[in-house]
Amino acid sequence: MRRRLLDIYERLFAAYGPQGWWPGDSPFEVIVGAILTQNTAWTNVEKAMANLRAAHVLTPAGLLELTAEEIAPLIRPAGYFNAKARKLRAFVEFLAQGHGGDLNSLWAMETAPLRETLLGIHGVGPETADSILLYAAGRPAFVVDAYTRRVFSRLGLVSDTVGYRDLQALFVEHLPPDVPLFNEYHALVVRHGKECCRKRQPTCDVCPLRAGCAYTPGSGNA
DNA sequence: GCCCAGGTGGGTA
DNA sequence: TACCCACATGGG
Repeated sequence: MRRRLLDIYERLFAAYGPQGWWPGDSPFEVIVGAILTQNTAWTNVEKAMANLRAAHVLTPAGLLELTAEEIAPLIRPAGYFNAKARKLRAFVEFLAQGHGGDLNSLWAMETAPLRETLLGIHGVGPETADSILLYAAGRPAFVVDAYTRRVFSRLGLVSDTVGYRDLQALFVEHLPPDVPLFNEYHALVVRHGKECCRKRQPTCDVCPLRAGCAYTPGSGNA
């Protein structure tokens, strides 16, 4: 399985090249982006991030000065703006109260308890927590998402109803805990999901994974 | 007009 | 525990 997963990685890298994730200028911006991109296209997130930056509140202290009601209109383009405004507030409140508003204090934690701590924050679920661990904290946490589930279920490696932890285990149990590898692998899977392995992809003819992809249109294995 | 997008939390059986 | 649903804008 290790060889299979690395082969898939190599094919995706050959097809798409390095993806340069995460698109964020600082660890805090990565965290904000991770919350704003929940079930949302990244292009919409960029607009919301630009609004926060223009308002000079794309910092822990900056967001802490605003109420959720004040944050909401700034992040409107990202969708679910009322819910996400509360999530951003929850994160900066947690950071202020538990870590003096300093991410470096948070990063002092070991990875496992850090993940549990992140999961305890309103609005941070498993994917967001792992995205923060990998792309903001530089920990070897493998991030899986809807694209990962679709791509790897079509390859026949997991069920299309596989849960987060079981899907993540496929990678964690067979790959070395290598941060640059985990970073690029997840980014490439997302890129592949957008380019080729879409929900209603009519054929897999141009798929760089086609030799190992069991997907056929209408077969119910989407 | 319809489908989709780098999920999560809360309510109900 | 396991579903089901609300949350919402913008691009193809």
